[in-house]
Amino acid sequence: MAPAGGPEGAHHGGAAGRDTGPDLGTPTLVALRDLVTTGARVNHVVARRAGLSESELVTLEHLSREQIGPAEVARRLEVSTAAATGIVDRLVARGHVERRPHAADRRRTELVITDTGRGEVVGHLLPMFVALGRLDRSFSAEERAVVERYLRGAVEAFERVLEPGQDG
Amino acid sequence: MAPAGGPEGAHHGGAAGRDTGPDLGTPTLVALRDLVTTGARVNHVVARRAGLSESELVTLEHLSREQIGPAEVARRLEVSTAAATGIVDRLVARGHVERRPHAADRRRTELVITDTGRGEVVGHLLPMFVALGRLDRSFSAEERAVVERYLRGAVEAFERVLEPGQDG
DNA sequence: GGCTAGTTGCTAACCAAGTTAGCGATCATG
DNA sequence: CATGATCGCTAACTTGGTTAGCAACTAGCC
Repeated sequence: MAPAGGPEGAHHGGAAGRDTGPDLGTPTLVALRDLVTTGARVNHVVARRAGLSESELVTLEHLSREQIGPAEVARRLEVSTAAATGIVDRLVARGHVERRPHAADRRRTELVITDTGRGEVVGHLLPMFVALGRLDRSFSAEERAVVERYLRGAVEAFERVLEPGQDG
Repeated sequence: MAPAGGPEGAHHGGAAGRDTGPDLGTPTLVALRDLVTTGARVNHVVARRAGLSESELVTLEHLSREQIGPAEVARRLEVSTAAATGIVDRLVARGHVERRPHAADRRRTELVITDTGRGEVVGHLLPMFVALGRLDRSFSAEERAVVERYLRGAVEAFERVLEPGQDG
């Protein structure tokens, strides 16, 4: 695209400004950052559009793929179990989720996403899903292998920060 | 630590379960989703570790790259200007940002990130930056071109959802 | 069997961070 | 120099998180 002069409004070239160490100004890394930023914004916007909090939306996304209970919700969203209770309460109140007693373990509550809950997630995101599917298919198997390797590496890089004992 | 069973993640094959339309189970798309999810978690965790809200952290990230004021912060974070005022208040209180009158436009306030503010961002994320830089360099120019094309396409797909008038 | 430790999901009390509404100061335009 | 838009703020309120603590339950150990 444009090797010299980015699309940004303000001045700040790739290698200009402060030196934070490694070069984060390569086109791929910039695209990576844009992706994560845009992904976060999608969550934010879709949640508001659906009349849900971000936590509720993300919970619905998890429930649309897996069977998890409130405690696992708390772990995935990295919130307290008390907060998870509130999230589930609100989802139940809106009819997006149902609570059911767990058959084998009577401490647990099973959470079942309803059709309206699933519709809320899929409905708003469908145009994105379609575009992503089309994008993915437009790449060859070899190209996808390269992309996957990059993405997996990036996830691993992200996880560097998540590991405990990182603070010191 | 957990004698009563680990994570409850249930089975779910790539193409199993409901049919939401396009096939989102390809390795690349799964990796893409993991990336966005992990990216969001990084924000969440780093913010908490730094004693900041997510909004404050994201604001610092923006300020570490560009000169923007409270109104622009509100736009980028998609929050009200009143919320942006609060965000800046808190950042100023912690010494991460300074308010300065704008020279040319006396309605505006310039926000200047301090060294401690910059350190808060960079410090926690440095291991990630290093890993990302190393990852990026481990790919050839041709490979990076492929990856960039994929990432840009994905951002575009995300934006399908952000465009206004998407609701009805 | 019975004890003990760990997990699950909830309530209660509190607090952080967002919202809408509205205002004064300032800038840009015709 | 009036009109309208923008910027940044305050005030009052609501939402959604936190910590603390509890009863029910399961699993491991003697």
